[in-house]
Amino acid sequence: MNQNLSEADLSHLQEALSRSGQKVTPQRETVFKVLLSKRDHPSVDEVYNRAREAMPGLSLATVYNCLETFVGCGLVRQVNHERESTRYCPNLAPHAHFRDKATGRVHDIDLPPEVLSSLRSILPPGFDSETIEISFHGRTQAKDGHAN
Amino acid sequence: MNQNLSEADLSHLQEALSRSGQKVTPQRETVFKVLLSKRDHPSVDEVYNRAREAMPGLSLATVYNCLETFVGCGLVRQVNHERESTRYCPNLAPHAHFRDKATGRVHDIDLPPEVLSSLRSILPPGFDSETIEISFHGRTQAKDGHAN
DNA sequence: TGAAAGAGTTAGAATGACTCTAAACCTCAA
DNA sequence: TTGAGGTTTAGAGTCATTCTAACTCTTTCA
Repeated sequence: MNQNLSEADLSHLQEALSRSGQKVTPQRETVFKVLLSKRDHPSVDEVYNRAREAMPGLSLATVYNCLETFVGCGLVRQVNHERESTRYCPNLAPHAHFRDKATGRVHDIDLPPEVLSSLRSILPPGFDSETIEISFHGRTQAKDGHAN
Repeated sequence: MNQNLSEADLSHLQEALSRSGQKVTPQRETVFKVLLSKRDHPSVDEVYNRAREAMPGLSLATVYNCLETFVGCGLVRQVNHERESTRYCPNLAPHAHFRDKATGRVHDIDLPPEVLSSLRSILPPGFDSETIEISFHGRTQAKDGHAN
């Protein structure tokens, strides 16, 4: 979390923002960096706390604003589980989420195209889906500590 | 919404409650009846308003309690979409939900066993899923008015 | 009978995750 | 150098849900 955004990530941010007529600001850079540097589906509060290490004056409202902006221009996805607080995920590849009952951690589960299309095929005619959210809830016997 | 629960529905309620050591009460009967009589995924507030027609003194807290009880003993499912208020669904067959962007209505989408199992198959070893939630979000060109 | 226990219900207060508001801040362009 | 518009900020407001503590009802068993 100490080094800056890479050239590539910065221009990714830059490009997505300007596509919707918005600017790169220090706050947005900081929040984006937080999301990329630990991909563990943080809540707004977690993003806020991590981001303030690098930018102490940052306000919670701004974190909400930044994240909403990123969702709006397709840079990150929201992840909701029941009525818990919203989490954020910079993984844009099609994937499902698995929420561990015991730890509360959210893991990305890769979603192969054929499963995605078999899922789409269950929709009756007249139903046009723009987004699909798939979430599993259960337990893991994970041996490693990384949370994805 | 004027007639009582059928024998079959009442004994279904009865049995599910007693399985977890709980009792049938007039409030629980009323709330359960509301859920069965219009299967349109009502929110707590909607259940509350409908139920008070039959039982004016019923409190909102009790509606929350009843619904929580029903979820706990497997009589109904919760349906969440983003951070909107929780909705309730007495359809226990495996199904996905489709939320209409324009109307906010939630439709049940039947989930064939082979799709369900292909979905389960994407979980890596060590991930034991107890529940799966699938929700589509998009638009419908529905010709009929019923909300399911 | 009737006292105590325990489940269920109730109104209203409390919580917490956002969401809004209005003022301040910046940057760029005329 | 004025001001227009996007951005940030602190704090107030909202709203679904949860909690609390009193009350009611039924059951138990003394």
